[in-house]
Amino acid sequence: MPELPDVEVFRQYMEATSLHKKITGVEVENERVLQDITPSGLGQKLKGRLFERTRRHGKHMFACADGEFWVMFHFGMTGFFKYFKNEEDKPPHARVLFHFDNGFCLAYDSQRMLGKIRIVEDAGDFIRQNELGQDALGLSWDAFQNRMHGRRGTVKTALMNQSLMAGIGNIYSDEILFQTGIHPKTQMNNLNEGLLKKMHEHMQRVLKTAVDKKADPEEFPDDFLVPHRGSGNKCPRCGGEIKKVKVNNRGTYFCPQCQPSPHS
DNA sequence: AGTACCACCTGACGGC
DNA sequence: TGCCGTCAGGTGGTAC
Repeated sequence: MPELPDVEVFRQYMEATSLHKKITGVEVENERVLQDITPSGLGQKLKGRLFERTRRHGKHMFACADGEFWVMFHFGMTGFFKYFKNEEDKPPHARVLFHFDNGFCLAYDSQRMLGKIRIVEDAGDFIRQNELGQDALGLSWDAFQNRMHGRRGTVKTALMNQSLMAGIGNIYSDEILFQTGIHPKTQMNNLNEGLLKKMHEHMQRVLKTAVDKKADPEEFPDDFLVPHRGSGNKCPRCGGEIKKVKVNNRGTYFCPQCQPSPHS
């Protein structure tokens, strides 16, 4: 689930539920999701502290504990948060639980455990060390053009490259290409500046819309691909059939009529 | 600089 | 019913 819009919604959710409450303990149900820290180490670091603010960069989010250090959350393909009180509301694959003094608890759920939690001293250092590009949401045209210009390879690969800009994944790259009317296998060096500019505009609109709609596809505008993303489904623009191809080994959906092949 | 493929994991689904 | 391959919105490493 988690690309930039989803992670932004998780961040807002954590802000709304889990700030300024004393952490009474941390329960680790599977330490595979912890990076560079043990379950007891995480508990010792956080016990008695408060999460006081959050930030997000691309698909990563950070929660600051007492202004001292940050907890980094990455959600992999299946991660999310759930704030709850009663045991029956605990999500099915809760891996780490942050207990608060009001009796509530924030669960980090990760079915496939491809996500990670770690302690970092400084979020900015983490972003630099991991060579993440600027956040895609609100990225200026100049910065976008600067990073994309002169690339080879396919457009979709470039959009998903986290070192060029951070936050776009498999689903939203398909949406941006659909909105722009570009075939996902188009080579970067076949894009003129006008198309690149259009792609940037659609990217901003898609991301902003998705965040506004809480990343819920059911709330997306009628002409978005995401709710119709599946082979055999109908294109929301032309009614044609949505096709599936592989780009860099990732399932990629597009409309052959609205996104004509670069070779024809 | 790019791409292909594997690995890390669990679980849902369709075919036989 | 059970087994098996395939696929799923993540990233990282390696070989070409």
